[in-house]
This record gives sequence, C-alpha cells and structure tokens, in this order.
Amino acid sequence: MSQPQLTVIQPEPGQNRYGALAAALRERVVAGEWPPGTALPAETRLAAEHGVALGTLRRALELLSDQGLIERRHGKGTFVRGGLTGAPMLRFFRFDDRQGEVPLSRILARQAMAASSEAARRLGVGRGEQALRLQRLRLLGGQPRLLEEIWLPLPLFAPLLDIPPAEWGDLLYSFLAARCGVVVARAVDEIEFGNLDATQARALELPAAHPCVKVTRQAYDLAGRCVEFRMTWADAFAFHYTVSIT
Amino acid sequence: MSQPQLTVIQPEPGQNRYGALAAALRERVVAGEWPPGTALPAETRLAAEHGVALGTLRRALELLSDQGLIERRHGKGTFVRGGLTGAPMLRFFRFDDRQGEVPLSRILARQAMAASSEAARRLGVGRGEQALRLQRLRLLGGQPRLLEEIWLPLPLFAPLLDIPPAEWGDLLYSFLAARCGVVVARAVDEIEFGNLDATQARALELPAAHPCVKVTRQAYDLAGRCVEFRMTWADAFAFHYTVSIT
DNA sequence: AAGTGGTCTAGACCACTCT
DNA sequence: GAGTGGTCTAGACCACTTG
Repeated sequence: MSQPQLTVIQPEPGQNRYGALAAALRERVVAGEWPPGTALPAETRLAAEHGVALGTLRRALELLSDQGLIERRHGKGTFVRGGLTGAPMLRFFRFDDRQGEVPLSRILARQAMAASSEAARRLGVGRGEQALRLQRLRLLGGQPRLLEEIWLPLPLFAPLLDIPPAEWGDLLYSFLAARCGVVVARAVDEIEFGNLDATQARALELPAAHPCVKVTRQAYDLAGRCVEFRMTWADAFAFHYTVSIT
Repeated sequence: MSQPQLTVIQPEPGQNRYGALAAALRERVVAGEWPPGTALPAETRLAAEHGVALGTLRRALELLSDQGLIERRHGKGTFVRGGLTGAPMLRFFRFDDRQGEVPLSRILARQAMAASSEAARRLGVGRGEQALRLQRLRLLGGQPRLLEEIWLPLPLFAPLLDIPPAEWGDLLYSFLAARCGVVVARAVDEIEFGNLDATQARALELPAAHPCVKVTRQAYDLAGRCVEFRMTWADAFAFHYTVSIT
C-alpha cells in the first residue's frame, strides 16, 4: 500500500545514530503523519525503512517515549500521545476532600486584543500581535478556587471566537485539541507567592490582600511552539506540593 | 588478587534479569564494597562475574545511574556517587543577587532529647527514641534567610555531640558523610505556606506573622533509611520555583 | 495463530581518558 | 597504547494482545 519510505539515517558528525533517528521520527509525528492516538508502524518495519538495526530503532523510540511524545504498549503497538488532558493545575493544591474531582469552569471574559508585552514575550510573538485573552474561574464543590488569566495566540485559536463559552467544557486542553487541532505536549510552571488585588479577591471570595499563590504557565505543542500563557491565582493556604530530589 | 565473585543472577519469576542484577549490585554498593567516590570494576569484568551478557549488565547500570546511585564517565569508569552535597534548599528561593553563594550556617541550639511524635514518625523510629535536635540559621550576605529545625536519629549521629558546632562547616551533608559515614542519597521535600510565629520572625528579622514558606524534608541514605527530618522556614516572597510537566 | 513490543546474547567497532 | 564506557549490529527467544 504505502510506499516504504527508505530514508536512510545519516547522523551529523558528533551525533549518534539513534539521536538522529529520533529527531527524524519526531518530525514525522509533528508533520501529522501519525495523528495523536494512532499507532506507528511496527519496530521491524520502521527499522527497515530507515536502514538501522532493531536495537538502534528501539533506542530512538525509547528517547521519544521518555520525552512523552509516544507511548509504548506491550503486545499492542507504539502510539502517538494525545497530549496533556487532565486538570494538572490541581496537583499544586489541596482543597478539602475534593481530590479526584474535575473543577467546573466559568468563563468570565473573552476578548481578542493586542497581546500585552509580557504575553507577547511569553508566547514568542511580536509585540502588539493579536491574541485571545480569557478570564476563567474554576470551582470545586461550588466554591471558587482558582482564578485564571489565559492568553492564546490568535490566528491559531480563531475558532474559539465563534463557539459560545458555555459549550467549552471543563478541560481546556481537550477542547483545544478537538476544535483547533492543537495538542499540548509539555508545560512549564513557575510558582511564586504574593497578595491578591481587590478584583482577584472578590472573584475568589477571599479578603482583599489575602496571601495567594501565583502559577505562571507556558504550554507547548508537539513542535515546541508556545501555544498558551496562563497565570493562575489561588489561596496560598491551600498550596501543597512535593518534590523528590536526587 | 580479589577472587572473582561469580554470583550468577537468577531473576525471580516475573522479574527481568537486569532488574535482579541491578538489585544485586545495589546491595554490594550499600554494603560498602565500593565506597562513595570509588570506581566499580569494568563492564566486561562485572558481566563475567555475574554470568550475563554485556548488554544486560549495561542495562542494569543504566537503572542504577538513573536512580542516582552511580555515575558513569566515558573513558574513566563507573563511580559510586558521593550523595547530595550542595545547598539544595536554595533552589526554592531567590534572594537578591546571591545565586551561587553557599549560605553561612549558625547553629542556634543542639540538644539530645526524646523525638517528638512527628519527628519519630518521619524518621521511622519508635516514639520517644533519643534523637538530636538542631536549630540552625542560614545567612546570605549577612542577612538571616533560612531558619531550620533538624532532627537526626541518635545512636547513628552521636559523633555530632562531641564536635563543637563552630567546626561543622556550612554544608551539613558533607559533614555527616565525613564524620558519621552517612551518605545522603535522596530527599523528599514538601512545600506549604503559612505564617511565622513570633520566635521565628525574630530570628529571621521579619515582622511577626509574616507570610512564610515551610519546607519539610525527609532525607534518605543509600540503603533507603530516613536519616534526617528537617523543617525550613523562609520569607514567602523570596520563594520561586519552576516545574516542568509532561 | 499472528503480530506486537520486551529481553538477552555475542561480538565488532568507536570515542574518550590517562600515561 | 591500554583501558574505559558508548554505539551498533544481527539474530534468537519470550510475553502480551487480539482475532
């Protein structure tokens, strides 16, 4: 059926072959040759296509698996990961008795506008480029718990302007994947402490100047482009996080 | 010289050979056969000793390397890691312009006493067992920045009772390794937010009830025993930490 | 039974480090 | 040059999943 690609891997000097192979495979994934959720060809076939031994091919897949791009399942195959989906922000907090629950989302504001200088810097776009700015409140057990300001680069996420926020659901990343074809593969969070301003405090139903945690997130798609800049504020006393060091 | 050990690896059913091999090698390291800093025998020799192929032996060493027990250096050898040594607590904080600096340590109190119930639980010893309790202040650029309460299980760390705190130096883990033969291999930190009590605030030269971060650490030696329980308090506004998620 | 990934082997050759 | 770890190969066999 599909013609064998027969791309022989030629590593650059100083690079090893499985590294070059992994890069080549990553490009094929990013190009959409195997969409998220689908399976790659079998090991033996991929190895033959690129003219390497099985062990070398396996080494390359191991790299991509460690990076979270693919997922290997014994007896079934090698699959392209669907990207982040859960509600990972909650791993930073402990709100009483509500561990596994997905928080409800309420969109407070949605506006296409020129990116602020910080948003432009974080998103890696030119200053003053158009972007979509969202304000979102997330509730657990009826209580407002997280306040978020989200910036999305605009030509890319234009579909969001046409869909009523009520239909967005409670998991933003799943929604972005389904409606805009953007898979969030990786995110970096920065954590700081501060105080809520009056508006923020009102939204979270906390006293003005209450201590808060501010989490600043940059999320990236499969190709490594920054596709989201988000700031999240929440009650500092609900913060709880564990780090293991070696 | 040393007789070849010729321990043939027999993996338990359901376990793979390199896993069993890694466990066996870990035991030999923990038993002190190769003290921290020294080199293990060469790959070919180790593989022969345990009756496995080179690839399998390498796979086992890879596991131990990922776990931080050993460190491999191309062209030189495979070395037992010396354990944690730096001032890792500072990775949570940003005090103005003093990034690489090692903070000065000032021991405020040192006392052998029955472990508090929390200390006993965290150290994994019986309630009321003797332990060594330290209070330590750490300074950067002359300013007090971190306040610490440290619990160490006692028969193990008895040497500390005889050495004047002035001679301890500024890196506790290096000191423990040198004087008590305890290598700290791994640590788990829990981060919470709170307020300083009056005593703590005075020590840190901050207003009473000032917002603070409390880091609770449990540190483990090569064999996996908990050898330290530590609580650290610092100005919440100096906290800054980055997490990468996949 | 057929197809997938996981383990293990035996051996060749390369790259780095020290003397 | 001798010794170390790093890469790569070719092939055998095992374990898991599905029809």
